[in-house]
Amino acid sequence: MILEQSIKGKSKKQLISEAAAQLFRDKGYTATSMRDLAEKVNLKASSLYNHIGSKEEILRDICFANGQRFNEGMEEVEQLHAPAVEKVRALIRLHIQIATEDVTSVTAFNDEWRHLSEPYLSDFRQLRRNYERRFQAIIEEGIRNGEFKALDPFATLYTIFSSMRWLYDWYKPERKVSPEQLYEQISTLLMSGLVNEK
Amino acid sequence: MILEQSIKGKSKKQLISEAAAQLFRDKGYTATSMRDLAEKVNLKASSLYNHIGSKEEILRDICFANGQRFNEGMEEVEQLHAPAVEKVRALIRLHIQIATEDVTSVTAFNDEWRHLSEPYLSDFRQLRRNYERRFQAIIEEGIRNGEFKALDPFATLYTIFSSMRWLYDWYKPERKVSPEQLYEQISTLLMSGLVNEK
DNA sequence: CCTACCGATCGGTAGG
DNA sequence: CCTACCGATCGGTAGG
Repeated sequence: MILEQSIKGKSKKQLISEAAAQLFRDKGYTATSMRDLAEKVNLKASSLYNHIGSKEEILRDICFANGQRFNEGMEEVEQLHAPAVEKVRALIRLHIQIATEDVTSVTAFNDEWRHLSEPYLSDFRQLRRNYERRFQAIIEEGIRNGEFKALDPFATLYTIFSSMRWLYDWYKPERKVSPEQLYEQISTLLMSGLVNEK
Repeated sequence: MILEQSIKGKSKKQLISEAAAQLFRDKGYTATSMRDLAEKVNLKASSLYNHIGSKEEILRDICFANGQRFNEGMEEVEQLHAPAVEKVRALIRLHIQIATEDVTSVTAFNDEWRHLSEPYLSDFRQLRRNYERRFQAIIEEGIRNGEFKALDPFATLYTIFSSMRWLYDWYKPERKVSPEQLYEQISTLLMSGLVNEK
């Protein structure tokens, strides 16, 4: 069985989770039925439960797995011995990398986490708040030492954060745009602004 | 009856629509039941149908009303005899104004339009594409005449667009932040960038 | 992995 | 505006 998995590369559970992420992205978590999902993996709805515990468990796995990806990226960035501007650039790169690497999963994570029930909802919110605080601390560091303009750190955090959300709706692997090209465009806009200096 | 409405200021239909927008924002369109909505306006579910045609009709009204607000704003901006940079600033102000004026309605519009059925879904997409194209044309104008950096117009459009989406999640009238303060922060970041020029 | 089926809930209608 | 109710569909279980 382990052999079989390692040949195919993916367990049935993983296949179900990936199909679910696609449906969650297309129709939303609530509008996705277990029968939709079953059909997508050529199973009857009841058979899904041999591989997963519940519909919400799938969502939970997606949300926390992506939360962890962001937090691991943050960890690395924090350890950089570099100016705040380089750290923020690295975080922009991180967001784009995650978005383009596994866009369906990250979209479900981003848009559907509110359908988590307690206590997972609170756990998730805490995870997210933690990430945001660390991001904001880097922005504040840059403002303090004069690298950044003296903008409101919270508004700046959220504007940067949000500014890449369109990738979740728009990006498909078929679009032959490299993460690096996107990074170039987005980081220039956010760091230097749209307007040409005279 | 007309008198009664003009004293209260709002028709029952409007009250239902506003309650629905709040629920759509909190739980999403699909997860909002007509029984939830009925309870919120102190009615039985069946009685809602004396004021509205269907659940989707409510969503439809919200989506197209907000679409119109954006398009009317765009109309005004296009008629400005001003450099592209002023037009983009005016559009940023427009997005912030709409977001803070009626945040529940605009959030439902933004997040739930995909639950529209045909032919409304196609109509909506066209309305939106039209708005985006006009926004992009202004960006291209600014690039052409050297006001803006030579970034990719599409990526620029979407990054600016997206960058204000956090207001839909975060903003509440109770937060005593003025649209003008938000405009100051966001437009500075997008137009001039986060980094301090030396 | 399937068939058969559960109680709950959905959007909406009939009729008064 | 309500009570009563419709068929459809939901997430999930039993049992093999």
